[in-house]
Amino acid sequence: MPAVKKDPLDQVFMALADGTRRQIVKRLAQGELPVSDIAKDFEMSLAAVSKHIKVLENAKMVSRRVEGRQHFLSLVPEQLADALDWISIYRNFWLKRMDALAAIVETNIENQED
Amino acid sequence: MPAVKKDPLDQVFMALADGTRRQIVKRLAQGELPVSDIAKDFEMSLAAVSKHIKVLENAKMVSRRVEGRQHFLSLVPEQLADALDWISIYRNFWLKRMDALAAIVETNIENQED
DNA sequence: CTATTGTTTAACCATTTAGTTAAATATAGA
DNA sequence: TCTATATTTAACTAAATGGTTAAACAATAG
Repeated sequence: MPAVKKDPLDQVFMALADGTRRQIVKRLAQGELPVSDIAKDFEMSLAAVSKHIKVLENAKMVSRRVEGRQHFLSLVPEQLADALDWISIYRNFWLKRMDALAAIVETNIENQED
Repeated sequence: MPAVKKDPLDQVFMALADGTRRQIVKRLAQGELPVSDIAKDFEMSLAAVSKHIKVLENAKMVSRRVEGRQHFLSLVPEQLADALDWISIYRNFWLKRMDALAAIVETNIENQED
């Protein structure tokens, strides 16, 4: 167990910082799936996939429903929404920047001779 | 240097998976700042802050303008926008889920006796 | 030239991450 | 019960992360 509690956003962004885990999220967005179905998509061992799933669970992005020997995973939207919210705060910032850039580009095009 | 090139999204999400770096992003959203100004907000050494900045630069989220001995940092919007885009793909997914949840809650409230 | 300021780089260390293989656990089927 | 299936856990390893202090570098000031 971790000595100190991590910020939930730390965990969500960390979970997303890995292509394998992003692919898992992608697949789970289509609907619930058992571990083995997810593992089929990857070349690594089942144990490795199992660990990736655990990371997503710890970040509260995925939940598990055990039915017999199969563990069905599903996406939990809340934490992802929080991550989106965090980034969204900077939307205005970059929209302004991009508009400014677009304006510069357009001005230059207008002033071109051919 | 890294042996293999990392997926840019890996780097952006990894950069965001640290509270210190998120605070740096927050401050830079207000405008350009020299390294020392940023470092003032944190209890860690300047060298540590310098490393965090390097992580943000490697992720192409921050750019540097050297003027004399001061290095001014600014936010670069594109990569953050890409991260937002990635998460946004799942917006419909969770909106649907949340609506469903809201509907259930409302139904239960309607059926309550007091 | 020398000292001071702003910043990075180097060397080091503890912890975490991402993978491995092998063993353990739990359920289902013959 | 014995065996196969679904999955986790343990033990290990290599590499990355996040911090430290000390040294190096660059630019300005006296």
